[in-house]
Amino acid sequence: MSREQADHVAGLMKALSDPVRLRLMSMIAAADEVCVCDLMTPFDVSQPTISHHLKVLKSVGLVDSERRGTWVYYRAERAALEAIGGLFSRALESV
Amino acid sequence: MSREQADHVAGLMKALSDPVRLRLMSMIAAADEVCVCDLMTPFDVSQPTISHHLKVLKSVGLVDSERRGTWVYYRAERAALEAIGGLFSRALESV
DNA sequence: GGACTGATTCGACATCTGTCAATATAGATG
DNA sequence: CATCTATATTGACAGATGTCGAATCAGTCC
Repeated sequence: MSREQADHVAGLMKALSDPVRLRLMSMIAAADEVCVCDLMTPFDVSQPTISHHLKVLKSVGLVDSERRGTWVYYRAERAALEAIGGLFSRALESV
Repeated sequence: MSREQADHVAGLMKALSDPVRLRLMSMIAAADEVCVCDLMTPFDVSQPTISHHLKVLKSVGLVDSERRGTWVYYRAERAALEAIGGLFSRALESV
């Protein structure tokens, strides 16, 4: 694994290294799309904190968002998730 | 994904969220076992730092170590790596 | 336009993290 | 036992991170 690739993958891992973000990612990946309003109730943290975590996930390309009227909907970037999966299925050996 | 599971998986992600640790993990996973002495040369960080990172990987069960004489050898815990791979191949949906 | 709701951004703060130099430990070898 | 090499531990410190309250932005509806 090259230095550059390590930097990139480590960034993805870091984005998923927080329990709240991991559960957010899980919830988003489990559905086609999720409204932010539905992502707040299951957590004990404030609404700005959720927003912050979503921004982190988006900044590394794990999710994307779209505003429709008053609400904002988040979708999972399947390709990114599957890329990670493939990496670990090959046990991090190659690439 | 349950709260407890999120905590556990997030711990694994955090262990892999540093570029140095990720490359260490990659090097260890690519071989049967690796001597610590061979894990230091490719990096620009000090020996105690490598030791620290190896300890982190070990603390979450991603690697195991064994001392033989003067040298210490690290091995990858394949099961842990494959568990992560499976998680992402299912796109974090279930479990 | 004004009020209201949903979501993001800002500023601050306590905690965590990666790093190093210095020190300590484990084993081998003279 | 003294010394040397290979790892690990300790202590310290700058920088990053998660969190919140307050303020701000975006849209809707009257």
